[in-house]
Amino acid sequence: MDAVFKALADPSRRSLLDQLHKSNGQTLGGLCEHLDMTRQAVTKHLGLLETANLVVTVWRGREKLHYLNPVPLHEIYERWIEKYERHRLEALSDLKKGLEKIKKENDHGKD
Amino acid sequence: MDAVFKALADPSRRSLLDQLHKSNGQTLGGLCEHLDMTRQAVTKHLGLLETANLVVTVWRGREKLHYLNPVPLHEIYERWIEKYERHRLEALSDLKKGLEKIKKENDHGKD
DNA sequence: TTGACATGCAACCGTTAGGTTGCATATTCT
DNA sequence: AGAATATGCAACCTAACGGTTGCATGTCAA
Repeated sequence: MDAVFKALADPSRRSLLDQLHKSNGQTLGGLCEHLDMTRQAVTKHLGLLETANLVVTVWRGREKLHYLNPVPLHEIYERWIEKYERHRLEALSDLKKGLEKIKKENDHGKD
Repeated sequence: MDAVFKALADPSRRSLLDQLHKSNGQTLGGLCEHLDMTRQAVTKHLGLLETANLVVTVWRGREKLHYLNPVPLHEIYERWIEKYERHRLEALSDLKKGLEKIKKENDHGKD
């Protein structure tokens, strides 16, 4: 789970996921073309994405094909976002009530 | 958006969000008790969460109250997870088809 | 078989991130 | 007013990160 968040933390890596989202199964060379850095840098990023299991690779001859694996993103949603989502309005209401309480206290202390 | 992903990338910060999820509106001191690091380190983490707008703070006298703001998480869901979710089965199917194709090519080349 | 192509591996480097320590400031309590 | 409490600010340190360069390896094609 931590690896997934870490992997998503970098814009270049998110861009790579976006590229695969547009066209799945691209080679390393293909993915490099859209990023302004060396092939080796891209390799490292893809390595992290693979460690986080967000990308799965398959060799075809001398080419390495990269496929998007949407499962970890789904897990992040299930185990993280959804949990907060459930209390979304509640949290905002807490904040509002907190603010009002402070304001009232301040008004009392005035003059 | 980048700030939100960066903020979520650290386990200590996710733990802070969890604490606020359990009990909203905690002071800095309160939040510190559950983490094994100095107050100043926690302050920095909370600073990042605040920059990412995941946490909103209010002063009450000498105390600083921290409230969870669920909106950025919701935005991540809308602009990111949902987008990939829509193509979830499709992506897995791409991967499967890719694998089968490679397998067939290998079988042809055998012997 | 030789050359071009696609990728891997490893060492190196500057910047950022996470953490510490020390001291300053503002508020509350007696 | 003075002490205790809650927090802020700044300098500093180490490790990790994002990137580079150089060279090695394996595959395809003439």
